[in-house]
Amino acid sequence: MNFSKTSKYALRILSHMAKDETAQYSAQQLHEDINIPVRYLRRLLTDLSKSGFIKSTHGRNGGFTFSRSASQIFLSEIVDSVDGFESINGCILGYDSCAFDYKCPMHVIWQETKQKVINTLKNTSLHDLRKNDLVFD
Amino acid sequence: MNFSKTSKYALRILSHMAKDETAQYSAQQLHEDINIPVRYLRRLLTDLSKSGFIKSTHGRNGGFTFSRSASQIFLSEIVDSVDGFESINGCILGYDSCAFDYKCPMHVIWQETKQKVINTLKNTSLHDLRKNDLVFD
DNA sequence: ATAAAATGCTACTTAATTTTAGTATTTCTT
DNA sequence: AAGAAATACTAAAATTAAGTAGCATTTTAT
Repeated sequence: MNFSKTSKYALRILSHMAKDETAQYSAQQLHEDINIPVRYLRRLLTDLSKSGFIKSTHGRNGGFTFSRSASQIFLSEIVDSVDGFESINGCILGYDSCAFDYKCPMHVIWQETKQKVINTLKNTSLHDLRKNDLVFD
Repeated sequence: MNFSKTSKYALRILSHMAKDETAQYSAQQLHEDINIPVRYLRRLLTDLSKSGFIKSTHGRNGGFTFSRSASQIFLSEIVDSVDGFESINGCILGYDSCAFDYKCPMHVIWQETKQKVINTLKNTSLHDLRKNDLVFD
């Protein structure tokens, strides 16, 4: 169970962008909106472009827009693309063999909880988040 | 949502010790049993002693034993003592203000899932794990 | 007594993650 | 054509996390 800071950033970026799904955002603008160091943010935006969530347009009035509908981007995909799905799905005690051997003492107990996490991430799209974004500024 | 490697180690150590709850384990022995670098393991064991989960006896036949019953040590306490409870309970997007302002877009959606994780950790003792430790060696 | 086998303390080193910097390229505006 | 405002690429610096080393101390066995 492990979300890196970078994953959190990615989720923050994209969930923010989802508020106005068709708008174009520049790195500078996003930096002012959410609180992520601007140079690192830029790198992440490039990564998210490469991963196919957003696309960039270059040049003066450039920026980033979604490359597919926010209702079709699920949180699990985002975490997967940054940290890898193993970060969520892997053994909670860090044993490599656990997944196929069911060896670890926490395997049975953790299974259901883990599944709940995975399901939430798999079933929640960026569009779904927007509905719940009541008072964020 | 963030379990550090060190937290995983701590869980591994203690869940392994819980298999024979009254036994005494040396760092060397534990190192051979579970796969954690021996010097780091020793440091963690000292930390876990200070946190009150186990107690150490010095000298030649020394080692570590539980300082309270494994049925009274809950996984949440272990994670809390190593990474801090915030690592589990904190905002999934990393916003500081989320907890009291309910500001973050994922707050509502994540709430229930997070609670499931917390409940599992809070309700599972090291003794409970033992029951589920079917084939681990 | 002395050596062996254990923990405890403190500092150091390495590795991974996060952040910053510099420079190139693209595109629009004027 | 030139400058402004954007992204892209690569390298480096800073920070944090993980792992290692040395030496001191404690206890037991011989």
